Amino acid sequence: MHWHKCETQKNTMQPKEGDCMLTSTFIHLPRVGEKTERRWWKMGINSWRNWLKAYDMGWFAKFQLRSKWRKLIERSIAELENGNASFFAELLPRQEYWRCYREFKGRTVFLDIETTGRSPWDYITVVGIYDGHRYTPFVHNHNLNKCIEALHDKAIIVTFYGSAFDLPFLRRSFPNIYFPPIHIDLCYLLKRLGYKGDLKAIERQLGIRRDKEIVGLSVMDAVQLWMRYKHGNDVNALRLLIKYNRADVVNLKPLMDFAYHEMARRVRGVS
DNA sequence: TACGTTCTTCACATGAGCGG
DNA sequence: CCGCTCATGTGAAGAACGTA
Repeated sequence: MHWHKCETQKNTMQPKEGDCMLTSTFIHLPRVGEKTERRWWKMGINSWRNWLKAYDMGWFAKFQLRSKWRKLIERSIAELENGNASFFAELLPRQEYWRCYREFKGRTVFLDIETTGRSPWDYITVVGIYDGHRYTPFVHNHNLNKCIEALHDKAIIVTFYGSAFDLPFLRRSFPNIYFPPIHIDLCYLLKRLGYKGDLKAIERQLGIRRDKEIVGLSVMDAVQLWMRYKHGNDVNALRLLIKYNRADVVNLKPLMDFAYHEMARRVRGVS
């Protein structure tokens, strides 16, 4: 019962703030759900390697599934090392994809699109992609289809309401587009944390600021900007539209960071 | 071994809400 | 306003665990 103290410095047994959620995740094992996972955490089993140690000490001797679990945990360690996000995408329930965020942060993209509207005949005007360091706009009739390459080899894609809007729209425009295996839709993640409303409303609630130039810009204004560029050759309108899109995309990152920590806190229980 | 309990999983229906 | 998803709730089934 004291082996866990060798592994971690403190006697707090549950995964701590700052721990990586994915490597302390067990709900991707068969017949392991929220309850079982939490029970293991309480016993001090707060990482895959910890679990294997417990296994070697005969901790799970009475469980029929122990060898299946062991294989999957060893596999999890290997697949994470190989950066195989699909492995986790297949085994984790969708609403738990957020757990992968920290481990795959280096291969995460934030995405938001602008269109001429929401009807079937409307089309994409701008795809904005932010990789955590650099923002890149892809513009209709310029470099729009290059956005496909920007997604190549990424592990996680983060959007706001993208599962209902951005991704279906993109797939309609580019039937062969590749999407990273793990899609985190902040709209639903934040709603579980009690934050609902559109992106701008949530930004305000969390104190995320926008540039003066675009702070008053509404969605309809964004559609208008494209029209001013397309039919009036107004390059400044396009510039402003891109600036608007940039704000949308870049702000997804602090929101994701926030949601990750809040979800981690919640899932560990109030301790 | 036998039986009761706990937990996960699946299916289905309902309702909600945000995207331009 | 429409379309598209996801969350939530309920219930049932069954696997696995605990207990005696």
